[in-house]
Amino acid sequence: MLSKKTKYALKALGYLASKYGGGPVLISEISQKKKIPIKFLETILLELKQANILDSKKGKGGGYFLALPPKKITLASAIRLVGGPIALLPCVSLNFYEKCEDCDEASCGLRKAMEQTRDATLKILEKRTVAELIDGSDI
Amino acid sequence: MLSKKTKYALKALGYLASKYGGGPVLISEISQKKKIPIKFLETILLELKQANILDSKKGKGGGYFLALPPKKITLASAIRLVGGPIALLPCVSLNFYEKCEDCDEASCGLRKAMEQTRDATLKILEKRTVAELIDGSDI
DNA sequence: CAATAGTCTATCAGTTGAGTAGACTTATTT
DNA sequence: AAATAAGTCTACTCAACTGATAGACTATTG
Repeated sequence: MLSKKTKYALKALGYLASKYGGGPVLISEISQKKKIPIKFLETILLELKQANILDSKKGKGGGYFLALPPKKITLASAIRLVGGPIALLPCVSLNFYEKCEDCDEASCGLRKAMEQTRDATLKILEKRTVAELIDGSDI
Repeated sequence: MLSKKTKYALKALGYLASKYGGGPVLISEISQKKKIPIKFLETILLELKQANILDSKKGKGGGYFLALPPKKITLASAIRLVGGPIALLPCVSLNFYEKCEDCDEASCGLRKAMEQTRDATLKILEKRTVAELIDGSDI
């Protein structure tokens, strides 16, 4: 399961994607349109900015906007940034790997099944981008 | 990510699969061989028994054993039982569906992507069984 | 009956997730 | 330069969940 934070992040990215090229978008606007608690949204957007997915402008006429074209931001990268691992177990995670202390990784049957699952999931998430999160878009 | 509980459950099932047909297996044996805290394991095995995946025998010579042949127990069903949803969002979960109150499900781009991910994951998890969790088994 | 082994209830500490508050900084407009 | 709009940052709260433990109870076997 994705955390609510991750879900909110993806929704916000989808909204910003729909406004791409139109200048900065207010936090409050994203909050209202996507029904995300504004203070929570602040922290999420900030995190995405620090990861260079978003950029912002302060002061009057300011707001947030995508730092890259929507099609350049995959769902996999967005989820990893705010939500952590995509794999079902740390021992098969590509980006958040942790050694499994209670099994022999070479022979562990569970590991093999989880690796296959991870690959199938990634195949989808690395192909999809935030451009496809725009409501009503055809995938 | 799967919870530790789910991981333990799968490991225990794998071990029981490897002993299938050989009579009851002690909780303490599973605990030692799979390095699972015994009291925690107790609760997990009980839960699996109440779901009719396992059966048990009390008293001397007792223990736990699979109630079905290993190949009849899919990973998807085992995970659902102890770990809950497999889908990344409740609004695309087949078995733990919850309506998404902050989007229009018909047009939600996020939903479409998550549905595809779910299907890809399920395709693997519904094909794999606990028979393949036996260490060293070929998948 | 005694020993063995699963069953059940209750509890607990620690972590994480969701959300809030408020002060601070930067930029624009007038 | 002052006023204001808007993002940035730190810190905190509160509830829920996770992982784990203790101990009493029940059933079975010999």
